[in-house]
Amino acid sequence: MSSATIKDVAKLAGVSPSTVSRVLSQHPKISPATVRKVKEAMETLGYHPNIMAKSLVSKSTQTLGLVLPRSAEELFINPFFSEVLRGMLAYANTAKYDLLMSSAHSQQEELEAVNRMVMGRRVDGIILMAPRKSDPIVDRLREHDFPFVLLGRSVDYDDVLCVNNDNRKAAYDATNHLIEQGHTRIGYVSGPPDLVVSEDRLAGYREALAEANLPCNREWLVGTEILEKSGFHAISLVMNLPERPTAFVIADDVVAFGLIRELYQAGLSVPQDVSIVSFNNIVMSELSNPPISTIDIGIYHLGYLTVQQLIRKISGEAITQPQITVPHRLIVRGSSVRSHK
Amino acid sequence: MSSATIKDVAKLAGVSPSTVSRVLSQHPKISPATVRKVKEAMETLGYHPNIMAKSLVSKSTQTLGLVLPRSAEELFINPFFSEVLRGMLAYANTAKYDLLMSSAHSQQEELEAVNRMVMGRRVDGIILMAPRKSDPIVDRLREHDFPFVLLGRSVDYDDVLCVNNDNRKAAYDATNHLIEQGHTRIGYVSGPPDLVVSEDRLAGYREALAEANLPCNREWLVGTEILEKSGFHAISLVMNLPERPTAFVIADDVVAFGLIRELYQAGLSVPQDVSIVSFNNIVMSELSNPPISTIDIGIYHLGYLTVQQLIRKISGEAITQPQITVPHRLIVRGSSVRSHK
DNA sequence: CTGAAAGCGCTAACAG
DNA sequence: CTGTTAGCGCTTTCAG
Repeated sequence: MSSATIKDVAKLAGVSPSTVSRVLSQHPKISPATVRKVKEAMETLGYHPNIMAKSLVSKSTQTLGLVLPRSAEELFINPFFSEVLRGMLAYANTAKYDLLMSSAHSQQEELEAVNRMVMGRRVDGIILMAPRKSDPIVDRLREHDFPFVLLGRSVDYDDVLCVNNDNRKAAYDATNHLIEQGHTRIGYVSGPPDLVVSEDRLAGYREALAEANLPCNREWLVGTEILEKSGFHAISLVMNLPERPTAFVIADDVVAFGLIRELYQAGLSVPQDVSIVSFNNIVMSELSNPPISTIDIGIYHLGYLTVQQLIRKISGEAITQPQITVPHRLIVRGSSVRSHK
Repeated sequence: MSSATIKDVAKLAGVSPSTVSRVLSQHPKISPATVRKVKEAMETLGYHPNIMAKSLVSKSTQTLGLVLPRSAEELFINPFFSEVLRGMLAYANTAKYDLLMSSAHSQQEELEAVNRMVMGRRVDGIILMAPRKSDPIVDRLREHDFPFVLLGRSVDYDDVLCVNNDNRKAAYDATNHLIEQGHTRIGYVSGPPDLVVSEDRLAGYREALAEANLPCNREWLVGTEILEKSGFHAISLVMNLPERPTAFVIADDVVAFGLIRELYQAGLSVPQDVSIVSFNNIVMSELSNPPISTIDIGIYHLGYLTVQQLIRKISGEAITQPQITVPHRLIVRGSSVRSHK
């Protein structure tokens, strides 16, 4: 049962263990004859290198750590996560890296998880998702000079690797689209408050309004509690204002789904009564009724590039551009254009 | 930089390495005094055990492998995956296990991934998702007597661990709900054809119809191509039949979203013209317009129990019940009940 | 209760 | 081109 070791292979092939090790690591100066002999022996023994032993000496694990934020609950609900993970795995796979995931329910656990992974030399690098305004883990990793990359941007340092969208510009574009459609009263439904991305998007929204000399009524700003399953519906408050918005920029497709439903229940339909543009372009936003206009932020690409950057860093490649911005584009669908029937 | 080893701690604490190791593994017979000394030393040195070294000798990695099926692309689009992963991580976390993910694009890569993980002694057990009719990996793992668990059921063996729903019964219940609402012409939209779950659900649908002496028209069976973004819309074919269905059982919530949209574009509305019941109860099914009636299969729970079973197996606990069935329940929402306005 | 010694499976100089 | 010799950092008998 217990698999064959490098010694067994060496014995069978009639060579020394180091020779076997050499063919394993494709060492250049090995005679083709021995290579064949050794490979045969490996074959017949069904040999597979013990990765633990290997990485104990080589100090490399070919593994990347993904620590899920303490808001994992929220995050997971969102198809954004699976899509970004898909991108990460895709690149990791091509580079022969695996992903080690660990979730944490508290700040405490989060730190412990990072410690286990980093100090335990279990991973070669760490991916941090959705950074908060000032993340102690970032500080920590930075001090230790351990390779890591941020999916999002760092507000504190500009030398840390990160992959991000221009969220300010994206929100600006989304808002402008609504303005171009003739809307003058445009509301905003925000995402989780302490996330950097939420702030950036809100800023872009404000900027677009200011530039167009449009009012930015505080009463038109809605928190994410709109998705809450409780009886309280924040949106009806907004829609019952004397001067109610005719359009909304929404920080997340999933929230847009909820909003459309809420509006519908309040007797308002999209886009006839209210236009909507949101963010992410998750697959289902196209399947919504009406289909949701949204900013495609290239989720898959975000994940892909995040891992690419990290692996570059690990391999010691020179990184010309620590901060990568994935381009976004507006996808106009039914939720923001009145049909001309 | 390079972290402290057990030796450094030993030196600082004035004991031998083995003693340090013993306090690490909570060995019973250690004097409280030395325990304190050692712990202090660990503290001041910022010591963290090297997991690779540890597992090299202990032959345990505290890691579970998750090999993503080659249809990962499809799978990932579906929020089902993130929810099940959430459940897996939740239990893994409590048991101090991490999850190692690896994706594969081909059958070949899939096997390689399993090999790397299993033979490389990188994981203590493997989770297999969405098994196909006869999966060579299952055979392999079974022969090697390596701990693994199936999320789904095995058609070939009944001694392998698996966690599943009673999908036949679930589809039966869904169909019956429609029958109770007075429908007599009920169609079915299926999932990926070669998956065991797809088959089970189709069987349950057929059974319910048969029992109620209702026709099971072949023309009312739609493949998943309905979600295809191409111009071709399978559903219009069905809805243009002289005897068209007044209700559909749909194998997956995401597909239901697409269907509702298609129907809407064809001028038909849900539930007025067509009633719908689907499967999974992903979070967004409640946010749909109309909200989707669906069978809650306890996705989170599935993931949670899958990992629990696997860890039990790994720990050598006696497993009284190799096959676990997670209960399902019908959630009736707007898509299957005409409102009485 | 604690230390010394051996070794998990692999790699990496250093000699041939 | 290949074998020998030392470890990587930790656990685990076996003696005290």
